[in-house]
Amino acid sequence: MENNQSCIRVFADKVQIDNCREILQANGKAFSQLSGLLALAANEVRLKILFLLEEENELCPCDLSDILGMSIPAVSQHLRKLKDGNVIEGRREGQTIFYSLKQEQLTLLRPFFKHINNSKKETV
Amino acid sequence: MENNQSCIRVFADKVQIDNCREILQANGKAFSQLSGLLALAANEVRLKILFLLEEENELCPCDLSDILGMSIPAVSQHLRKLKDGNVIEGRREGQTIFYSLKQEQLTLLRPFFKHINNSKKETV
DNA sequence: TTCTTATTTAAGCAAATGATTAAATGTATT
DNA sequence: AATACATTTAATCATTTGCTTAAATAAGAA
Repeated sequence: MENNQSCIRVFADKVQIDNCREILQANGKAFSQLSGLLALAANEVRLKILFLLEEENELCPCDLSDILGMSIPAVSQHLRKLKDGNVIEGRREGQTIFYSLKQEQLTLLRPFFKHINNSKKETV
Repeated sequence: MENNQSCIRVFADKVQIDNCREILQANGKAFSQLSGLLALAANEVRLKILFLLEEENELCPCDLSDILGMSIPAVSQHLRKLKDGNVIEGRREGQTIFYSLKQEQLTLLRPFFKHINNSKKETV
């Protein structure tokens, strides 16, 4: 599709539409970055991992595998995505690697954690 | 994978692991609901739609098609997902349908919008 | 070095996602 | 009724996602 008007409505507000277009264009980077972060958190397994890291400070793939009840490689691949997305970081201690949340993205993630915790109080 | 311990580390903290498991179990619903909402917002097109609805109050598929520069059916299918997810609602006016954000999920979505708007001020 | 443990990587595959195209629904308007 | 417009739905298809299995790294311990 090209950038031409497909909206033939009499009441189409061209000014509004152009305005919206500009806003999107001006914030293109923000949208893609944010949707990238959301995509990481949108996976239920990764959401749990993030939540657990918030609660426990740090956990290793082996722990997470136990807690989540899924294979180590599966966990490892999720951790890789989170690491690539700059959401978590790992520190090595012997042969085990402890992952923890990075501070950067935490502002955006905290509301999610809070939401989970709130629901906890209600449903228990 | 069964629910048995696969973590053979000497230092595995069984109490911690069981604790985490319980937390996950107690909040299973919250995790799936939240990840569902995040999955809706994680798509860049839908994120833009949500942001635009917040800014403009309501828009029709035709407008959105123009603004986003994509086909009407594509937009319509995104709107359907958002409607199914209880994030937006539509009101009919003649042949055009105006979509707007539902109040319910707004608490969780607002931080995203704020994040976009903040970046706007910085990058312009 | 050899063996075990912790983790990662790679290949393969089924399922989910999102766009396109064409057809179907409603809702005016003539 | 016939036509036009706004929207939705359905079929199709390429891409992405996330798991499994098996192999590869990396770091102790014997």
